[in-house]
Amino acid sequence: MRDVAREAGVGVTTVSRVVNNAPSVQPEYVERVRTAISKLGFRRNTIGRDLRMGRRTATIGLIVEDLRNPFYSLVAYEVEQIGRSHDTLLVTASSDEDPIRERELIKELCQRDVDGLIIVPTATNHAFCQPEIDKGVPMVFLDRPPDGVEADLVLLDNAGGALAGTRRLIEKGHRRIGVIGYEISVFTIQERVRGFRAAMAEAGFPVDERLLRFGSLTPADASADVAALLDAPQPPTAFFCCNNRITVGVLDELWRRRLQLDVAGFDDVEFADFLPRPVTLIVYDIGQLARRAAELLFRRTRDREINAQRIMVPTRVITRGRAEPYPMRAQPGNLVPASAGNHEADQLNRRAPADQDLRHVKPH
Amino acid sequence: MRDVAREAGVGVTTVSRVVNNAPSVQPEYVERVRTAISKLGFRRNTIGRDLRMGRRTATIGLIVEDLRNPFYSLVAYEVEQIGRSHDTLLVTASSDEDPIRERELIKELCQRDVDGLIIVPTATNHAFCQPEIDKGVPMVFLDRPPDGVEADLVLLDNAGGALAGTRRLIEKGHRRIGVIGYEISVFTIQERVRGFRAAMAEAGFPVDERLLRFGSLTPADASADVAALLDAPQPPTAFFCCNNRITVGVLDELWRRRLQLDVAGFDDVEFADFLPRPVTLIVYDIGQLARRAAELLFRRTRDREINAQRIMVPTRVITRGRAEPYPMRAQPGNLVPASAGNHEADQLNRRAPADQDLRHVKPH
DNA sequence: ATGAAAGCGCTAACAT
DNA sequence: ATGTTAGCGCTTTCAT
Repeated sequence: MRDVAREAGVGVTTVSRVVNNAPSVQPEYVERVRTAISKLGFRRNTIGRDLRMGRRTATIGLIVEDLRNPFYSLVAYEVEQIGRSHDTLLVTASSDEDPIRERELIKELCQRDVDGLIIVPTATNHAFCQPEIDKGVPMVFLDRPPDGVEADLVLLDNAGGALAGTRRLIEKGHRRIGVIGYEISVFTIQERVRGFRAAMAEAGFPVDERLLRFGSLTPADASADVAALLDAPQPPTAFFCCNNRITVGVLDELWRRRLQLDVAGFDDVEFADFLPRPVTLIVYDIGQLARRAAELLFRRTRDREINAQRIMVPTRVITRGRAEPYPMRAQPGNLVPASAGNHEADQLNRRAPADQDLRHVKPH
Repeated sequence: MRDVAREAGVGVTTVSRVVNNAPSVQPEYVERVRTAISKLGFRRNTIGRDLRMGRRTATIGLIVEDLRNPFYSLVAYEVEQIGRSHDTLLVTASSDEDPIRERELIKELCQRDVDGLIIVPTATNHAFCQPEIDKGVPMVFLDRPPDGVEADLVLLDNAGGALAGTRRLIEKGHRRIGVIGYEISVFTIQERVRGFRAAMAEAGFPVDERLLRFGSLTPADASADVAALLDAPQPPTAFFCCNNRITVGVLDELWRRRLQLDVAGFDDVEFADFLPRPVTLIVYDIGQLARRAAELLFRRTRDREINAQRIMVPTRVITRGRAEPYPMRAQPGNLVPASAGNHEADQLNRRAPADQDLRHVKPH
């Protein structure tokens, strides 16, 4: 900057003013400084600026479990978009579900004076965040409530969604419904099970506790749970799945057994339109979830005194999946003519499969 | 820091030394400083540090088209992992395929003195990057070559993969193969088509140019292309799809027409194990692609003098998809007993469907 | 309207 | 081994 000042024959203050488009600088000087800047290839150094200006690094941090999870990458995308309109860059970091790493990341980002933090909490206690919040780093928690800290929070309506999804199964005549449920210690799963129970209670059906299975993490685990329930006496006639991986595993086991039971599952399943039969899904707008969180964060950036907010994002129940099976494979050149298929189903499936959900899967 | 020094009754240098775990400080002083630090809740400010230390913000930037695309979110994840082992955070930004935004992002990140940049280029000319590179900001380009700049580059073996995939179709007896191809101006697509042509030439088959269709961006577009080719005289007996969205659209149109043609497609299709018939896919290790890029970047961080590298990541041809159709939906409670199905196919499908590809789709 | 000088929080010579 | 001091690049009083 001194170099530019010397080159332009002015003081550094004037250079600074030009760089920041200050109102009152002689047009002639502006010109001279501009030339010097481009001649020397000068760019205002953000670090020096940040240091001098105190808080305001024009950066926010996002801590998720695993950025590869489409749920979180969509969140990251949306947060970055909102950030863009505030001239703010986004640091993304995956905690890998490791509370220690999560804590280190939060500390590291606070140390770097980020303007704010959006956190999908993994740790069970976040009291260590309180001093940072008090020191003025806004934090918004997403999807799961933190423990031991007073901060903004944006959640999905897990219980409401599960309630509505279970109602669908009940309307179809089911009253013995299996629940396959991932890790019951996870907040979202607890809420979803709560919603399931509410629907059953509402219908006046007892919940057979033997039909609830937890602890399955992978689709393969879920398949095994389904197998166990079906092989026991008085098997369920439908399944409620607590998340999309579970849904996948459940559908797979049913396919293997050629069983045509009804299934409802929380979360969208990306390829649901390719599923060989209809499935009830409890879906929601992840973008909205992320946007609410980011907006809350930036609002707090401006006004630190507002009370901690708690926002709930609604869910929706939909049905997806093919209505009809697909023919077997044939030899090359063996053209099978368009059959007199179910044209109504064709119409239903006319829109490009998974068009909505693959809209982000742009090629590269 | 001065406060800490005063509190501990030492000089600021000593505090700095303690904070940085310098070897030679009296244990007693270390203790005193530590106490003062925790009493005052002091955290070393990274901005001041960065400013003093000159280049080295312990941050790298990643610019992609769209972070929602699983391809890019996987890249981001891997880059962050490598960064972690270098104590470096990651700023992710989506260019949204807008060259102007891409340019702004690159400038902004350079201005912030990032230690390096990994870029999936969207713009057609990157000459504007050269000054920054010369000023010492390492850049690695990913997946597509930049124009007008000498920099490190990591690419997929697009042509080789397309060659191998097309060979599979040829081995199955096809010689009239339709090519559905996205935007032909995109580098990767050109390479893939080049591979396709190489395979045809190798087999001594002519390429009927009427069977090549470009310009389709969505699955729905691809479906329309397939329809047009099939409705024309001398339709193709198989399809080569230039990317996964195209593959989805092609399969969908074939399903609609009950046509059992062979299909080969570039890129993995996440839900391929649920596809109702086998499909040939040209797949690759995105993680490897990202890791090579990140490693190259950090290597250059250390030694700026090495020549620009060009790395090619290999592809693999696989077959995925169900071997058998799924039964129709039934009424609730209407339990269909396990039929005498194709047990061999069952075995093939025994592993949880899409287990490999959904491994990142962890619930939340 | 412009420039000189102070100082943001930190580290690194240098002196002790 | 420890403290004093200068200065990283910038913005901002405060004179002029």
